[in-house]
Amino acid sequence: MNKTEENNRGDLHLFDSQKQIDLFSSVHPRLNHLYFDKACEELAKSLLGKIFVRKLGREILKGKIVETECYLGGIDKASHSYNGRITERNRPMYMKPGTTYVYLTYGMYYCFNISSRGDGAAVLLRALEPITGFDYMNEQRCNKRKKKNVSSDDAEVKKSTKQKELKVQELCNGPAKLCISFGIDKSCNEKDLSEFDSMWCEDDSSETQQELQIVSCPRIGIDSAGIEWASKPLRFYIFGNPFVSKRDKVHEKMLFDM
DNA sequence: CTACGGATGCCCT
DNA sequence: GGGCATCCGTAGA
Repeated sequence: MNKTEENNRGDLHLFDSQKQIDLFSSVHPRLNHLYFDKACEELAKSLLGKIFVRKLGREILKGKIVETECYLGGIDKASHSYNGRITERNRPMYMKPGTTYVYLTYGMYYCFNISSRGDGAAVLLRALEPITGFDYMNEQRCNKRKKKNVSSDDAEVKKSTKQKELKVQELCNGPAKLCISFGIDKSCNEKDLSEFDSMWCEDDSSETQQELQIVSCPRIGIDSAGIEWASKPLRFYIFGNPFVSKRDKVHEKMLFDM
């Protein structure tokens, strides 16, 4: 773990110039819009192991997608698009495959989704394994937390600036945390991931040899949708990956009891 | 390790 | 006005 972290931190300077960024992108081409044009569940699983890339000015951020949830649309009581509901907010769920859907929840956190078939279904990104841009991500996360401490007491300020080092595992292990780390807000909403300049998905060529073991389990934070839909195994994550937001040991066992 | 309450503002009925 | 596809700090086992 530490080894890869060091390597990745070291990689940062390689991407300083635009030419090198383009060169890298041509080696790992972005996923085109046809890639996203598949059933929600299939898309949610196939996105695991893919590289999510964010370009912010000269800053390049990368993370491997390690946890997703799918929201099926019309029939899914936990989905914003349940019963075919169309509102100003959930409009991107009905747009072209690969369209981003960013919304605010609990008044202060963003969640990031990708539409699948344009029928109201979408995939929520729940956790990323940071690959490039640790320092930037850490800064974003710490700044957000600092704002929570309203007190302007000198001792408090010193205290909060001092403990300015989150574990890499804590940077993107949650749907809102990854949005903070990757600077995702409303300005990223309704974008086509096959064309958007500052955000896209890539294949991970370094991992082609490994077959991923995928855990399927119930989604998180949707109990109010009722037991039937809350219990359906529509959350997916890479087994054994330490950057997942929350393990489900019961369903991990089922992987091997087949 | 789990449990719980507060933060905080938009969305939808 | 009620309810969040969440996170964080604190308390207790």
